[in-house]
Amino acid sequence: MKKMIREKTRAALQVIAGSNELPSLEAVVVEEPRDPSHGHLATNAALALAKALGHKPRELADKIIGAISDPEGYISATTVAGPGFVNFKLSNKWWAKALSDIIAAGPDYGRKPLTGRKVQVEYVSANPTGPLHVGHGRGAAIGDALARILAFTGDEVVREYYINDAGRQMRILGASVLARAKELQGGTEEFPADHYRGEYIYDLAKEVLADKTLTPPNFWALPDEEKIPFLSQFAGQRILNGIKKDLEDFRAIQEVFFSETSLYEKGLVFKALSYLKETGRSFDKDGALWFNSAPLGDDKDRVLIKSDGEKTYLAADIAYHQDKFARGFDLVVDVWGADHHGYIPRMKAAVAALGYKPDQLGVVLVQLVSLLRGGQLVSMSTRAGEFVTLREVVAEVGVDAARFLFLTRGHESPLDFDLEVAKAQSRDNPVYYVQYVCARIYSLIQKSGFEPLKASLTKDGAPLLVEPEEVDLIRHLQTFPETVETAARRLEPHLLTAYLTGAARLFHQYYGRHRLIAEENEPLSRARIALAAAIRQVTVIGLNLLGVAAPERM
RNA sequence: GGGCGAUUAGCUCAGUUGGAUAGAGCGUUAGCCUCCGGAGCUAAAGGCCGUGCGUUCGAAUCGCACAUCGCCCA
Repeated sequence: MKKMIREKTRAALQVIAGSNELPSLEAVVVEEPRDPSHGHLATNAALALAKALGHKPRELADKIIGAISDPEGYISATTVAGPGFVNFKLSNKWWAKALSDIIAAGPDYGRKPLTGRKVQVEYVSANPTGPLHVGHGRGAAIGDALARILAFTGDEVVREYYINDAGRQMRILGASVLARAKELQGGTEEFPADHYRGEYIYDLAKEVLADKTLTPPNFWALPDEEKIPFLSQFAGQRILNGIKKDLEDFRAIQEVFFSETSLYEKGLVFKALSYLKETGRSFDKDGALWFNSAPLGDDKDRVLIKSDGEKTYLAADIAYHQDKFARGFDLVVDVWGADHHGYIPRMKAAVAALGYKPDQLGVVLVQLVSLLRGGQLVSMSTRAGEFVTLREVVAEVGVDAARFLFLTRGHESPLDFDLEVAKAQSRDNPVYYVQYVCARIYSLIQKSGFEPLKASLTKDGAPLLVEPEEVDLIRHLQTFPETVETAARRLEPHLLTAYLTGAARLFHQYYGRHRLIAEENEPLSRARIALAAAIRQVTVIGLNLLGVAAPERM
């Protein structure tokens, strides 16, 4: 739509300029005016180019209108308005053609050809020290939807989960299980304050106590320091299996689970540190090894190996990212919790130090989720071990509602997630509002008995869909590819939930004002059912990109 | 103390290359079931886009200060 007008405007400007070279069209935009009375599209060409072409804006606008060529009859009116905007009204013939194109594209409407770009989306990546909670669910919904959107716009996408299984948290996990095991055996030691207190630790302790195959047979007689590494591994493995199941049930499939420990086992941390040393990006100071990140945009330099010889998380993360890029990804997207925002400059610096462009690392920061029930905050304290798990939330509201609601806000905005709203089967709940479009249209098509794909949208060359609501709907459907593309470029899947909610509103309004199946006028009914089918088609594509079901009946 | 982000209707928030009279949902108020699915629709009320200055034909959008809130770092 915009493309058509852009080309016609450009051609008109060329006519005006004659044999002279056209000035830069960079500042010229074609857009949809907010006020519908201004027409369907408007361009600021006359405002932007008045100076360069030596005309007053309004005079230039008149000249542009005079020079527009439209043999196809796609434009029904052109006007000059305000300081020199040129407004275009498109003809019903254009809208009929646009709708046919959308229907013809079918389930691939909005899909882009393969770009050849390889993209990795890493998301959730929670420490395997406890079950996933609601916040992880938001990260999962965003990461998974992003992966789907990027694949749809032509990238080759791999989804990955990074398992932080090497650090202090894992030792604490093992120690927590040990402490609970002792307790279950009648011990009276106080449970350490900084250990994991969740109920699941008891379950793990019981499981390991009941395990008769532990080696050596006198396992429980070993000193604590020898028991803890085993218990860490034992608990971590089981918790990770639970996480995998949670993600799978949430339809957030990860293709690769990458272990931090494996970085050390494969010598990748050593390799990365050697690389930094050879390229002069690291130095020794105060008995520690430092990454010289400040010249690369970080606030200050960062420690890689502490004076006690222990390597930092950053050292492992640099090795991990070096490995990611070595695997051939052109773009690496990390979905992180918002508390990691201070981490971005040093990772960008690391990417630069490794010889890649900082832009090749895209970081999506996901803000906090506040869980509410009927407007009241549900307390979530990890320290007390009482948090609401993703599994519990999904069991209560369902995968569709949870995923959709996690994607209703920009990822950088904190999100209030109200369990009562998520369960509501009414307009309050945007997921039902959108899904209802699919069910309602499916039912309409069944009832009509038409084959919408075969409907003709014109009769004797005259378009049948001429109501303002119909034009608004087609116009909205036309912007779908652009919306998907923007969501992909900006890594913002929430643009799609907003789009779908808008489409649903337009459809429900249309349905309320016009009968789609008008018995006395079959060609019109066929055209309207075809429009409805196109709306359903686009809604289904959109919901698929969000990983939300598009039901035929509800 | 330094850094990052936020501030738009009573509430929750959209609003990106700067564009004409700033949008939506919820809530409030008043309506719509002889009618294709009422999980819906129609309409009303509701705003100094945190404050001030600047940039220009033109600012919620860009810049600089300030205020308040949140997060990160020391």
